[in-house]
Amino acid sequence: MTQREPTGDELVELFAALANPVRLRIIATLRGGRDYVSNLARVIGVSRPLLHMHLQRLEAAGVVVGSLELSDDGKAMKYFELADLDLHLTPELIATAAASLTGKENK
Amino acid sequence: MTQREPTGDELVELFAALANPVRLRIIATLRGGRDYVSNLARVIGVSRPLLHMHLQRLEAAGVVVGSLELSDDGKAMKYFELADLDLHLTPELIATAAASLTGKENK
DNA sequence: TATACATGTAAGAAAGTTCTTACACATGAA
DNA sequence: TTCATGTGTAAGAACTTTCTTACATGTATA
Repeated sequence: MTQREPTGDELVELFAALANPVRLRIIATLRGGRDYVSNLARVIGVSRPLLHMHLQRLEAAGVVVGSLELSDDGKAMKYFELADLDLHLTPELIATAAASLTGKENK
Repeated sequence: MTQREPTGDELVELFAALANPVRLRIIATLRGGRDYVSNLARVIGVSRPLLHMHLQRLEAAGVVVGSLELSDDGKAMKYFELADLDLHLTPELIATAAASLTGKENK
């Protein structure tokens, strides 16, 4: 999402992923380092299932990356960290991306 | 939306405004110059009431600016043009904005 | 007057988003 | 075994977004 120019569909998904206060807080929190789902939920102050859903949305958009790991005491822990995100947002970028919008078969 | 750093609430509104294929097409089209509602609807291929709604959303987010004018033959024409939009989108920007999220009284 | 063009808005259907509650499973320690 | 911790997911309510259709207003021209 940061390297090559995003397609129109990717850009819509990225903006949709970022258009939510809880998800912006997740990103802000993850700037302090990777964290796992239950702890993130506590820190941010939302329920774990809700946070799980928000993380899925962010991961689908390529904003965060998750990896399931086993802790020393054998628990399955899903850690999330920020992916690269560095986009120069201008009308030019949008116009380029818009040219590749499919707008049909998308869901 | 391009000059000062956006607040968290403004950023959510901006992303929400951009998270739609029709609205990306509107922005792409307006790069070619200002245009009025009925003509934009024809060019983009959506109904005029629908386009009207999308333009309202873009204007509320500060992405476009509209001005009602009288044409030579006396018709009321509402012209829209792009506002400045130049944002370096990074986790840092998001983290800064997230700190100002209200998350309460906002609808 | 009727047509063509412009504006705005309101009602309602359909679909998507957000959130809670509840369930299921697994491991380690008391 | 029971409790505390972690994982995931499914059902349903409440709300928002998207879109169509229909109505109402106006001016200029045929």
